[in-house]
This record gives sequence, structure tokens and C-alpha cells, in this order.
Amino acid sequence: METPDPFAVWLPLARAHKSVLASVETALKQAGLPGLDWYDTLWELECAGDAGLRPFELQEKLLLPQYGVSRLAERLAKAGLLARRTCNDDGRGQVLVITPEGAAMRARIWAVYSAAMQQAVTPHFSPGEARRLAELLAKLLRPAPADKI
Amino acid sequence: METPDPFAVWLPLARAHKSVLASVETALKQAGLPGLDWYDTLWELECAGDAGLRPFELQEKLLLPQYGVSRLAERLAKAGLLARRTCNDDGRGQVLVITPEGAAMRARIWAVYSAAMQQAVTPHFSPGEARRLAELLAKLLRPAPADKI
DNA sequence: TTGATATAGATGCAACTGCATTTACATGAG
DNA sequence: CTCATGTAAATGCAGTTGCATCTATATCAA
Repeated sequence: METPDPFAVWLPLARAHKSVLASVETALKQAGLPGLDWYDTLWELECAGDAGLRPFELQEKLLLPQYGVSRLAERLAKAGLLARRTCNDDGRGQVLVITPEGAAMRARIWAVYSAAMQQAVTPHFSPGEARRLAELLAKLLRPAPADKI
Repeated sequence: METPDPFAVWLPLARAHKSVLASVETALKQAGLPGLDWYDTLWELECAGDAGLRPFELQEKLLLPQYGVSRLAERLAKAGLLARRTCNDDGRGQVLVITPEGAAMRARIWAVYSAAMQQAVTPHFSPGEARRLAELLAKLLRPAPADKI
């Protein structure tokens, strides 16, 4: 049976990602705003609401290394965008909670982020194509079908 | 008319990229080999053959910043994987040429790279899906149709 | 309780990146 | 030729990342 060529997928995937990412990050930098790593973190914390998130939970959600989260949290805390609460259940841990300033910042980033991303993506696709592309990309993220490994 | 949702494309695009990239880079690291930036550079230089490439040409091909190429070339040269020749046409410039060791290294990286990438991608798609995905991703890289901007 | 092992998170150090600037040569106008 | 401007590449510095290790607490067996 015919085999799909994985490079025909990977090469444009890498380039498309690099290209869209670059336009978004450039737009954020021009607006004097922090990058997508800060945005993603603030987003997760805002979703978590008042309960906040443990650093290791953030680590799983964002696919970052442990020390990455540790230092990201440090910077965001220094910028006043999140608060570190001591964790009652576990003396080793802490709970990260977004501050009002953090939520405001997330909103400011979002305005620029969404506009730039839309500009970078929308013009290239019809709605049907966009849906199909999203669907196919999602397949890469699901665990592989057992019979194909 | 219905508008495609760009986030439905961007989010899985970013995640799929991160996920595949991570498996490839991990495999390279485990094999004690350099990362994809070195591979891409060696690949371009090998394609360019004996004529080599000017740093600014590499910069365009790899979408790297100027100082990024400058330092990458420095490291690759120190590792003996490329040679810097003085450029006869332009006294400011130089020409980067791959060495036999560089070509050998590219081949070693390729063995691991291709296997890891194949494992990360192939199981998720039928050949038809892979083709369609490659096609759609390529649309992101072409200049946008004029009537959609 | 005590000791062995596991987990949460921080951190020292070396390598890498981004930004701004610098050096050196090229080019074109006068 | 000479000066002003432009382009190729390097570099100092501050900030960031990766790796390995370290500290502190938790958990569980004996």
C-alpha cells in the first residue's frame, strides 16, 4: 500500500508555523507587548479563575519544561501579572493566580494577537478549506490509531 | 459570507508543530547529534555545492536574523563542518562551503531526523489525507490571493 | 517513628538569542 | 578623487534557555 510522504507534511508545516508566528510576534513587539508565552500563561490562569493553577499543571497545559514554568512565573510575578499563593494542600507547592493587571494585559495582548493572526491566516483560505485544515491538523495531535504504528 | 475562523487553524497548527518538533529534537539529542538549525544549514550548503553560499543568502533561505547566521556559521566552522572562504567579488563578504565532515554529519542527522519525523507524522494519516494537508499548508505560504486581503 | 524514595519547585552555570551598534567595504553623485 | 550613503558581517551586552543539580516536602513501607 502507498505510504504518505511525511516530509511533504512536515516541511510546509514548519514553514507555515514559522511564518505565522513571526508575523504575530512582530506585531506584539511593535505594540510594546509581551510575547505569546506570556499570553498563553495568562490565558490559562484566567481560565482557571480564582482557584488558580499549580506550576506543574501549567507545565502540562503549555508543554513547557519545569524550569521554564518556574522562571516564566517569576517574571510574570515581578511584572505584577500574577500572584503566587502558598498552597495549603501541599507544602512543596504554590498556586499561581492571575491579578487584575494580568487580566488587563491579556486583553491588550489579545487585541493585537487576534488581529495579526487573522491577517496572517484568513486571506489564504475559504471557510471550507480552513475547516478541513483545522481538522487534519487536529489528527496530528490525537494519539495515533493503534493499527498504524 | 461566512468567514473562516483563523484560530481554529492557528491553534492546532502551533500545537502540531510543537509536538512534532519536540519528538524530532529529542531524538536528535538522544543520539548526541546537533539540532535542526544545523541540519538546515548543512542541507542548504550541500545543495549549493562547491559554489557555496554567502551568509546573507543563507539568511533568506532559512529565515534567520543576520546575527543568527553569523553565529551559526561561527559554530559550524569551529566544529569543522563548513569552511569560510574569502569572497573575490565582494571584499565585505565571505562564502560558506560545506566540508566533507559537514556532509557526513548532515547524513548522520538525516538518518535520525527522517526516522523520528516519519514516526511522528505517518501514523496519523492516510496518504490522501497527507497529500491534502500538505496542499493546504502550502496555501499558507503562498502570497495571499489579492481579492481576499 | 524512621528511613527510602518520589515529587514540587528553584537555581548555578554555560550556551544561545535579541537588540543595538560597529567595522569594513561598495557604490554612486558631484 | 572624495564624500555621503548603503550593504555585509561581527560583536558587546542583557536577557533567556537548557541541563544538571539541589532543597524541601510528601508518601509509603517496615
